[in-house]
Amino acid sequence: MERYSCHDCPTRPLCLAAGLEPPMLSVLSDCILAGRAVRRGERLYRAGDAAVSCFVVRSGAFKTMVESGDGTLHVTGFHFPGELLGLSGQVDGRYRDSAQALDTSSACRLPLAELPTLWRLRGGASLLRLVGLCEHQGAEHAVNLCRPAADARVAGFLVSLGRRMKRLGRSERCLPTPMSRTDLANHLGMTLECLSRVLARLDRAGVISASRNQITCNDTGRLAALAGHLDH
Amino acid sequence: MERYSCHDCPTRPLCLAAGLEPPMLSVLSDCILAGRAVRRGERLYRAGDAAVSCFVVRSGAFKTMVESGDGTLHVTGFHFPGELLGLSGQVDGRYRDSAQALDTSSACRLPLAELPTLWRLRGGASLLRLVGLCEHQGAEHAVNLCRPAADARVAGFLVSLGRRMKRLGRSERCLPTPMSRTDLANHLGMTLECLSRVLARLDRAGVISASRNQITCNDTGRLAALAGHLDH
DNA sequence: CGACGCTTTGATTAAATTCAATTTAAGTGG
DNA sequence: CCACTTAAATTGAATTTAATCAAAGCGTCG
Repeated sequence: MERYSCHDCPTRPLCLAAGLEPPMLSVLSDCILAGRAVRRGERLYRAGDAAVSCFVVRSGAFKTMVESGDGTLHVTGFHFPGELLGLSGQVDGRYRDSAQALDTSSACRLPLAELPTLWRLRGGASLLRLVGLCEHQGAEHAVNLCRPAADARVAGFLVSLGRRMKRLGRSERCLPTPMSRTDLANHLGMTLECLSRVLARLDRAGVISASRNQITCNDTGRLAALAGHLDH
Repeated sequence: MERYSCHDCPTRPLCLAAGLEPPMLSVLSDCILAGRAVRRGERLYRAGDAAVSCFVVRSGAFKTMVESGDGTLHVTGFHFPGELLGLSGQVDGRYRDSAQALDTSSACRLPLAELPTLWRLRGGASLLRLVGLCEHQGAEHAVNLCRPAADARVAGFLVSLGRRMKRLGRSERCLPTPMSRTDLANHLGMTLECLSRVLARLDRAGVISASRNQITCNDTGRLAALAGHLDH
């Protein structure tokens, strides 16, 4: 586990470092431990591990999943740079979910022991914003899952993903899908056959262009209309 | 807005006061503002309001909801004593959801300005636990919503609600349902007709006894089997 | 008592799941 | 580099389920 500086981090404006000046930035850097690169399929943490840290994605992408009592696996989320991971361990000190890399990825480790220091950086605002974002995404997803039509759920997910890409300074039309169709369908509460049909339908209608690792949005207007419900 | 003491609070062991001794308890009491009783239908806060506080439910019950772009209303959660409310305001300083009382209820106000003090009480552990619980419930609900069968979603909700009652020291079989069927169906991603049929089915099968404001669980085993997926 | 909102029940329609087969892509080793 | 093997994704047909449309009970409150 090597020390790592926040000064040259590409996701700096999205992370706890947002708005920090060099002296405070060094304080932050001293709290954070850079994780080594995590290869595709490797796990950042596992359900049941002692939750001693939270994580912020630095590059690549992760999926989080929970295993149910009956052995069923459920994909709870996909996580891109600047997003918080590992909050699930705060109830009883053990992670409830597992985080697996979808590509070669990396994440910064925020030891819980350093939280008070991180808190002081900007009066807790940065930390709260990150937690709030995490909670907001979960809530938005829950609303999306309540849509009865599969098309609406897929469209909602794509619109939401587009916003996250925009936040990263990338095009909101160019949506990376490093996850498998099976994972995505699972996350959206439908079978992979159903997801495949929806994507084919939207593709045929000219709304998107779907390929294995990327979905391009050709008509954001119609996609938003299909999603309908997402705020602003 | 009156001052209120934590010493004689019934939900004290579930709140930030958990494990605090009298001297520290007074520090906590000084941070917290007791909300006046909120009558059925009144709102604790509204979407768009400046988010200057979080809340912990003290008595009664609340529902939270978001209004979508197309005017659709979605019920994001139901909240019982000891549960955190109002975290949605942490991204941009304004609440994204509204909280409405389902019965005559009350909630303690945690001004954000006091969070650093609250944090110091027990090294942030109590606060993190409350946030973690909030996030955990959201995640559990999202998993539940992904079940294709309506019966499984209803059963999952009831099992989860039973656990929350148990946490309050009440029977896990006796489930209060102060919300309307419409609200519950909305929350569970189904039509009210569908919910009504599911409840009737479970009632006929002897698994539950459903009445307007309360659902009694007669067979926790079969209910858990229907829910299937919830961890432990 | 009667009006109103909420809930339940019934019949029909539409949609997603399931089961099954095919196509495409990816990874392996000669 | 190409053939081979295996996994992933798509497409098709039948079945099941929930949504929709419509009507009838309940319970509450003026």
